[in-house]
Amino acid sequence: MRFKVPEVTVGRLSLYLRCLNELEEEGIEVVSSSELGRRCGVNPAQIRKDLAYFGEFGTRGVGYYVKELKGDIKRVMGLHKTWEVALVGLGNLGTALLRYKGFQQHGFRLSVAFDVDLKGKNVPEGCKLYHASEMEHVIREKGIKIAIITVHHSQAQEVAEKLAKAGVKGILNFAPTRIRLPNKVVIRNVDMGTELEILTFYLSIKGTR
Amino acid sequence: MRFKVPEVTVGRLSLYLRCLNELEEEGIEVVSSSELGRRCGVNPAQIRKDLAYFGEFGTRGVGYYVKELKGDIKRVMGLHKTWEVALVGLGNLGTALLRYKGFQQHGFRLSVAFDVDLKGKNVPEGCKLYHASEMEHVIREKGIKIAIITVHHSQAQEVAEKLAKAGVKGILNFAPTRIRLPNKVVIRNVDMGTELEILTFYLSIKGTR
DNA sequence: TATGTTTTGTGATTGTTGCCACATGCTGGA
DNA sequence: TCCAGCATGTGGCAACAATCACAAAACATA
Repeated sequence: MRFKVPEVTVGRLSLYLRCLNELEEEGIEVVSSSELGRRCGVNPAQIRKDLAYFGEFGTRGVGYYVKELKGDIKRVMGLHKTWEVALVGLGNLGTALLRYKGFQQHGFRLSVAFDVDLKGKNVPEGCKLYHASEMEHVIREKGIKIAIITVHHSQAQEVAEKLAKAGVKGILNFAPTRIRLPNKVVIRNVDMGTELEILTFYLSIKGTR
Repeated sequence: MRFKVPEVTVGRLSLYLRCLNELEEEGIEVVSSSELGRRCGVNPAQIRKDLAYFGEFGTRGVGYYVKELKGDIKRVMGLHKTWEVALVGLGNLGTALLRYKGFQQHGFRLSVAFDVDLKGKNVPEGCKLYHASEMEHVIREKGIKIAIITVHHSQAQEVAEKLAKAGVKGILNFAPTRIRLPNKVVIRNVDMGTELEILTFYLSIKGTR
């Protein structure tokens, strides 16, 4: 696990995990790489290669035991425990994410939220709301390692730097800004504008050829 | 423009565009690939290669004229016109996206929204709300080509199929489901659960090595 | 007009990712 | 205990993407 794993592989592991959950719900106990591949649209050899980065989880002539493989992938991805997550920026998107049920299901808990203006902001049960000025202090105190940034474009870089200083090691950034951090913080950018633009690109070339 | 362009290149074009906007705001009229590269964290040769897929936009010994390049990229990506977008599913996320200002700035207009339950749902100025049963009819009528799916996981595939049948050619899917469509519809998946899981993966291996 | 400087556009090279194909090993039945 | 059938794990190759390095072109200056 100490060597290099392609980022695409990590993304696919998450995909396999979701698929395995569905299989489990259907009561299926064993699955082959070809069946799993069919279900999630990935080449079977690809799946086996992806898994091979981390060990041998299958049984030749049989396939993979659903429950077992699920546990293995969870362990590999660090999902055996619950992660506390901080959210910064309670605009439309931030507020929606706080209420989004999907995170809990994945083993994440949005336990603290920050904004510069608390007026009229409220958060669901189990989440505590703080003023942005308390951010570094609270995050350091609670030892939170993951944060979601949903602030305005112009603030994103600054917020990210403060988060890093407070000990955050992974950032999910929804602001349309390529955040640059000097140290070893992992950053994932989710940019909905870009996603739509990629769509229009393909729609346009389709029209012109 | 008729030949194959890597998807990563298209994504970067969008990134360059944003950077060019910033340069323009700062009053900078000419930029070299190295300066642009420094700003958006991309290798200069990479930028030139990306642009070379579509033509020669620079001037040797000078660089790129910001305003001109911006226009060129917009044209290449089909962003010279405004795109009407349909949104399906008015849960937390869908409602937040409707109110999100970023889309307008990118030249998109969320002009229609659908849900199975209209009770208590309201949409901002300029957007019309319909019952899901009217979806195919309205989308076909208006000739809408792009849709955003923010429905529950279990409905996503079905909704996508209906959208495709109504003439939609590009789908931005926020449901945690790998949508499979037979025909030539472009699908982009935005999966926040997966994004967080990728973070925890890198955080975990960092701890164990 | 000639020359030096700068930066593009692109062929060549290196690195990464995806997929095929088959040997290896497990299971179940005779 | 042996053999047939099956699905994994993996070496090798092909496709794709990123980077290097340099010739070609534009500009500034004398």
